[in-house]
Amino acid sequence: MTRENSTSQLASGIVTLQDIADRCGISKAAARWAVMSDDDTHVSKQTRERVRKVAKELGYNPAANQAARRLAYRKAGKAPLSYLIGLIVHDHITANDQYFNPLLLGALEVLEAERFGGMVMSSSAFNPSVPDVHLPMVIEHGEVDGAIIYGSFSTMVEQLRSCPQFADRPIVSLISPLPGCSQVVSDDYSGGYALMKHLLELGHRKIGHFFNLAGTPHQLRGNGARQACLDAGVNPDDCLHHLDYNKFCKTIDEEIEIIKNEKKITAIVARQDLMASLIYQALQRADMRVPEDISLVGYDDSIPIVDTSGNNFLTTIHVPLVEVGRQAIALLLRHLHDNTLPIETVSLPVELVVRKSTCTPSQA
Amino acid sequence: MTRENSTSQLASGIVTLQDIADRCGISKAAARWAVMSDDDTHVSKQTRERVRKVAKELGYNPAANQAARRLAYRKAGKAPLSYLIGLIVHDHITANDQYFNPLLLGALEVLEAERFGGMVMSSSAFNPSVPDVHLPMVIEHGEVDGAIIYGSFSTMVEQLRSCPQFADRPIVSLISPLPGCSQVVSDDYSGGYALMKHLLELGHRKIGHFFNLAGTPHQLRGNGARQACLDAGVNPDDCLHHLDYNKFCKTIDEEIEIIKNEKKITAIVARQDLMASLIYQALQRADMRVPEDISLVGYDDSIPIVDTSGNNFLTTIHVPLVEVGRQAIALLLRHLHDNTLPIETVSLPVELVVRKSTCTPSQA
DNA sequence: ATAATTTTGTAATCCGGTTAACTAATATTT
DNA sequence: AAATATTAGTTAACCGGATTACAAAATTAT
Repeated sequence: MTRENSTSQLASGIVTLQDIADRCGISKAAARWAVMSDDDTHVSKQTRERVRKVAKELGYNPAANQAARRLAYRKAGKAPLSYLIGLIVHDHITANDQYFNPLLLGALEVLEAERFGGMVMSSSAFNPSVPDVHLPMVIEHGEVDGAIIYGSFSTMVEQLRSCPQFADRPIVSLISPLPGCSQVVSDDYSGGYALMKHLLELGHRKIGHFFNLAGTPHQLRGNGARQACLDAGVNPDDCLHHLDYNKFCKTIDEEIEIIKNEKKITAIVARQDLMASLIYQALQRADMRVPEDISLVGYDDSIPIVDTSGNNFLTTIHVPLVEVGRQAIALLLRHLHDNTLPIETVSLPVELVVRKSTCTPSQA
Repeated sequence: MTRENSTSQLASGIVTLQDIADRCGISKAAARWAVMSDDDTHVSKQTRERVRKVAKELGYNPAANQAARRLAYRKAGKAPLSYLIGLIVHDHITANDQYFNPLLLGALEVLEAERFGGMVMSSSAFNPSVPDVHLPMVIEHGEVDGAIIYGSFSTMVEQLRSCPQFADRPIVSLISPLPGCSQVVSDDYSGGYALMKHLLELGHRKIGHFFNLAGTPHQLRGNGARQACLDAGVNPDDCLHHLDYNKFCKTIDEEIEIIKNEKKITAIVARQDLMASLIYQALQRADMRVPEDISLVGYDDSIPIVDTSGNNFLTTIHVPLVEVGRQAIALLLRHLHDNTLPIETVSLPVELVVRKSTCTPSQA
């Protein structure tokens, strides 16, 4: 009942459609229809079931022969899913960034849940200063189904689009928006709003902040903060004091000294928790207690800052980074499953986490 | 002078050997010999050069057609390089680990320099608690040329070895050794030695440390430290005091209180800079000045700890993490270029970085 | 000058999956 | 009952590169 050439099993260790066909006494094409397609009219129900059973027994894995599959698809001008996703990250960011790991973690989690193959990170995108930035081969040759970009330049998008093999594949940018891409961001406006609302409700009216720095996220936060002032009937220009301390570890103590002497500012809003940590240390050095002498608010909830009792005590805005990573992959997969899906922005809600670094201002 | 079917150029956007052959008026096989092999006798010098010129003009990229290549190679039981490397990382570690990013950075740097395609990270290795740990498809199916493992279990190696398609590929483990793999580590013994030598030379004779924790690196550091004592004529058992504080943010202040009251220990050696940072904060809370009241030493030089003047002031052992990442890829590539290369351990030298957190003990 | 050998190249087949084209039944329609 | 449509398959021809077997031309040997 079987064909004559039943060899391949040992040759490469890979089970092929021909192996299945041989075992079932049918043709390769029939075997394929039975195993690979659900709604085709090319094979009977009994045969389908029989063949699938054999396929399972033999351990046939359709993805195992990507090579043959890709080659065959080429004729039709199509490309099968590779189950690989490109991950493009700027090296500045990888070097010392608290966001990267949680983002990665979330992304990998969903990738795993969806039984996707993996993520290709490449070094090639890591030197945007070099004029001849070459993309990783796998990406350039379209051997990834799409890409996630974190913290890279917009030129990277153009470059991706200029690869004939990749051009029309979906791209999702994380945290910072990129032109012409779907994106997953956190709701910075609401973050700024919530944070300021909290401080205003506590009674603070002179608040030092680091919002007005370059970059969209901070502008959004600033806008949110101003709106919170307006909604509370407070003039934002009177209330918000931009602290122009810019370079870490250089004049922060002087900045704090001024605040201490002027006795006007009763709360400080840091740009990130990491910055809050540095500010906290400077405040300690200046003998200013948090929150008794001054309130301190972070942003991102990325690192713990412990107080005397060993507890994480920083009031901050929690940015759901792991969730951003998750949603980014989810969004990319949605694009893969439906290539008519338009560019989309997913903005994830942030959460005010009130801990012990904020209280009502001491001087009335 | 050309053949009849010169179609493919537009069909897929990929330049094939046939395209080149057509343009040169020769056969596909001749084109391949001309372009792909150097020492073969199947083609004349003139033809070779002519064909290569055309290939370059047309932009033929032999790696572009991985699919066809892999498929063809299968007949010979061989596999061409995919120019992809698997990166297997344990999720515990990715979640909050200062080592991961620099390691990644170094690895990607060399990958880029060697014009390798990229690195496949996958989620699949991220749940070792799950009994049915499945490896990423790309790795399982041998579509990576080798793998780098960081912080994973030894069962992962067994699992990799049990994939017929991957079994004999090289694996390099980072930082922590793994059985049967080449590895790139930092010289923990020397690190422990150098650090202790420094403290002993300053005059410290009662030193609190966190060495005796589980795991080879710390044992090595402890051994180095003990040897430094012996070489200085000091009894290590008298000198080294194991601090059994174990859980962060719970009893660290108590531990410090004891040290403060007993007035015996004059220096503390932390397990990592991160821990040193927590200890430093606890010391500040306990009104103990560093280094006047007590010296503090970190390990790994991974995070800055700033003093009142804003400078990174922690004396520590610099672990060349970026270099570990670089060397790991370099070692893996060596294995790929020479598959007779035996398993190898590369131990990178560490460096004592003396900053301001150590000085001679105050009480004589 | 002829045979033997090397150089230079062609033709054909395979890798494994996909798919169009075709055949032989069986089922349905008129 | 005959014509038509559907079902259940089979064959064969790709995809592009690797490789072996073979052929023609050029070189060398005898």
